[in-house]
Amino acid sequence: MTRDTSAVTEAYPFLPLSRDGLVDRVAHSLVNAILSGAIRPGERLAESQIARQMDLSRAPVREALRLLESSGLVEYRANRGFFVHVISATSIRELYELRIVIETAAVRALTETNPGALPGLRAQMAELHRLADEDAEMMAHVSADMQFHRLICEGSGNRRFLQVFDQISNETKLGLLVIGRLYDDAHRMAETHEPIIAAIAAGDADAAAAAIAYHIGVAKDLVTAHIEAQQQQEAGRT
Amino acid sequence: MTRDTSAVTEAYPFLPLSRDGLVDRVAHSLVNAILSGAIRPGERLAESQIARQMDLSRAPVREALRLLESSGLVEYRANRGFFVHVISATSIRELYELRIVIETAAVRALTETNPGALPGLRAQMAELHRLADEDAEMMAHVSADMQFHRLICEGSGNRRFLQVFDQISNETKLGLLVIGRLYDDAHRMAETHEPIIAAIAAGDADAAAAAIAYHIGVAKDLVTAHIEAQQQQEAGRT
DNA sequence: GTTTTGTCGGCTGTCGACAATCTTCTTGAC
DNA sequence: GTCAAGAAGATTGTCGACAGCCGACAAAAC
Repeated sequence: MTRDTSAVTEAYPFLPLSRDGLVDRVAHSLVNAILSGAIRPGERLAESQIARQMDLSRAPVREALRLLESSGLVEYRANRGFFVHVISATSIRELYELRIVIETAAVRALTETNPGALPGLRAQMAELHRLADEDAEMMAHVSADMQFHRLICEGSGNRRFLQVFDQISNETKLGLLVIGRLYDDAHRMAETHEPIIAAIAAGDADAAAAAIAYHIGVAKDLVTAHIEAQQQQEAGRT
Repeated sequence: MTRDTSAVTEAYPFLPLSRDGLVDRVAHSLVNAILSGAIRPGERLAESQIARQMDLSRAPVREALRLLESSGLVEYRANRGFFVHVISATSIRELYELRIVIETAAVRALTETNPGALPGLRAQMAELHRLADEDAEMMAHVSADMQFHRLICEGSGNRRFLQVFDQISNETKLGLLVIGRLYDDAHRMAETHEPIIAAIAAGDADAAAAAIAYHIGVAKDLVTAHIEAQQQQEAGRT
């Protein structure tokens, strides 16, 4: 073992250097561009153009795009290239229904087997309120909210739940960002997480499952309604 | 639409030429090699070697491998390349728990909203029994079994359920194939699907959910027990 | 004998180029 | 004026090449 970084006696105070390759950096850059709205849904993502702008060859760009494809942010059509995924109301509704199924199971497992996850969840709640105080940007709110739900999946102990959650989280964010603003009062939005935490703290798995199903269900209705309205608006404009 | 293959009047008896690109063909070839056991778990998949053997460049091979990575068949380590995924008992248990969650929700939706899916499920049952009569190969049984469950996800109406199912189906197959043989009597194995169909036919969503959860739960216990035994055996041999 | 250092073969990461394919624009016929 | 066919331009699909990185073994130092 020449490379055991967890060795008890660390000879030198060096942190491991970030080994992120080009592909990861390109992927990050693209995710940011899409989630920030700089690139709009439906828009074409020409690998040659991206490569030229980033001043590198097409190979890493192509791989990064394939990566984004598997997270649902980007769509690939054979011989046509990549396009930013266009979200439909149906697709988002189905996404939220999947989330209900996954997170319900996750919170149940967490409540029954891992109450030690509570402090982390409470801390994330505090972060949500802090952001509300600061009147932070939409993106920050969305990320913090998603992180709360991610902690639940992580705390379930089943890595598959987390894997599915991570796979759809970017798409969820995209859906939220497309509609702009959800709650007028960010504090009230944060508070809707309370019943979940209370049920976990009480050790009541059924109540926790019901609470999170309700919580996500409300979000589902809000988001799909928004998107349906937007789609109708767009259809009318055409 | 210059390419409507479903045209009513077919002028010539030509089958549509497979428009699958190189990448898809390479991916298929690799999946077969892995699921047939020709390449063992843990083995290295050197893109250069594969490319040489298939007589093409590394680019399509690399893309195919990235594709397999997202379906969990293959693992990627930076600067080291691709390796066939090694399945652990824990990982398989978590996989089956995810399947229970997804398919329970799917069968519930199917029962409540899409009883029209029943004939297809019954046909697939018949196929299972036919294979049992013919004493077919393990791989054929496994595929037919998975197809039954896929039909349930498909019939749920939620494309996300199907998406998740497809993503993990290859890994599930790999797990089943690694252990060799499961049931001594293939007919009995086929029959364990009966209660699910009966519940759907009766329109009882709760019963259908319970039936499929039980069905998958049994498989989970069998498979994890097998794999645990195998792992212990291997550990002892070292 | 054990640990560190140097070397080597093989593989991945990235590149630029060419061929195949699609899209768009133009042209021409009706 | 509309539609179809063809040409031009741009983009993807695939390729072969080269530099950098990795793991393994050999050599050297202690």
